[in-house]
Amino acid sequence: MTARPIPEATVARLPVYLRVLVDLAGDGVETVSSEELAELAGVNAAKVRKDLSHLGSYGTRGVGYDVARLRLQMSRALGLVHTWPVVIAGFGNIGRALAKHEGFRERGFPVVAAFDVDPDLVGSTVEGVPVHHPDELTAVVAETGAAIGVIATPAAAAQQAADQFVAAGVRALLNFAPTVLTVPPEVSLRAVDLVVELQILGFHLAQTSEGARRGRRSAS
Amino acid sequence: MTARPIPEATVARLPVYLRVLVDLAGDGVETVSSEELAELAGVNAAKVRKDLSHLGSYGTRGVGYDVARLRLQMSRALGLVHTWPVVIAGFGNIGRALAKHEGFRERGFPVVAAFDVDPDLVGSTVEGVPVHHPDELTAVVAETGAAIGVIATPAAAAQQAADQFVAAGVRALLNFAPTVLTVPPEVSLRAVDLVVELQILGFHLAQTSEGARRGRRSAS
DNA sequence: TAGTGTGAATTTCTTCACAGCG
DNA sequence: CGCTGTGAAGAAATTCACACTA
Repeated sequence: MTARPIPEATVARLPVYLRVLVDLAGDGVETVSSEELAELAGVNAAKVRKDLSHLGSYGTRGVGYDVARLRLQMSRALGLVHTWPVVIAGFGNIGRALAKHEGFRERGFPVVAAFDVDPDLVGSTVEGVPVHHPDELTAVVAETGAAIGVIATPAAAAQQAADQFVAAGVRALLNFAPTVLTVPPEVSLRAVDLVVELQILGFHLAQTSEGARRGRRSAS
Repeated sequence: MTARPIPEATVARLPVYLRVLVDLAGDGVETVSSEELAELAGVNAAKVRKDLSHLGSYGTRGVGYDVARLRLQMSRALGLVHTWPVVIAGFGNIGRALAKHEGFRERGFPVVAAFDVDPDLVGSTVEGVPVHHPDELTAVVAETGAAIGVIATPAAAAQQAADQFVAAGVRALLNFAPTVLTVPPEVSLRAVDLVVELQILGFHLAQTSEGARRGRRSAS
């Protein structure tokens, strides 16, 4: 009776655990404790155990977790038994960098096509990735069986790209454009906004330098 | 008596509100309600009001928020009264894409230098960004007054880059390398891992296609 | 005995709902 | 009257602490 709903916070950490497990397996390690795994994943041991318990009971009391077994279960949970073809909308600096990025293919996310409005790019092939005009998006998604759409267009074009992906049946989107997208609830959407990340860091810089200038907080 | 500790969850949303406010100001809008702002930022109105209340009382009951005033307060909270110079360690696909990215300079985060071990790159200047050898990191950080370090090296070199940045006095890091970094508590660290993002999407794809295959969950 | 798995306590975040002000 | 600002309720995530077992 595996009552499934794995918490989102846990889901977001599973890929990190998986990466650590792959590294450990590569080093020939056969067993890890929650403590060791926590150290390597940058979290605490209680969280590791709680997270892993959502996948089932794959540990052995007094011993730890079998690396190979846990890795397999984790891969399965993350859907990595499949390969998920990725298509990229917008072939500017970021889109191109992603297309060239080897890590994606290696980890089961081959970039199979890209789209751009630039006539100089359309029809060309960059690092094995063919660049199409956005008009062909629906057809190319169908042909390639693309599962994930990456949006790397300018902000002004991002919602339209998202709409096209959704209309073409893509149910997972990764948005790099600096704008909020609206998609139907059955579509998974994640956003990576580089300027937002820098501004969050800026907030902390401002806080601490302000604190330094003005003196420490009052002790309670 | 402004008891400051703004919740992290709120801090992460402030940049999104700011972007919306800048857009609104550009459109000549002078006032927004929490409802409108919520719609544009992709959250709900109660959250907007609670978030903004942490900055102070900058709204007018019955009317809404003054766009210009709120924008100013938000910029101040995010430390955007300063410009924060950025340096990039690792000048591969991602590092280069970041260096070329116009949005950073425009929004107060000029990329002032990059580092790479590749002898063909060292000494060159790409899009106005000089590329140095990592040995010069401390000196260049001091000269440029860099406030934020971006790590775009291979995973194996990332911790060393982080250590060098920290030793040079950089107190904010943005890590793109697929590995967990350890830094002292006074250093702010954020991580962007593209493969992790794809794997999270993969999880949801696996869930929903599994659900579709196996039928709906039991009600109750 | 060492370390998992998990209820319970705690903290953090979100949402509700409404008093109060312009 | 309309909308903010906020206590209070609720939900989610984290952490504690320990019974249990390989």
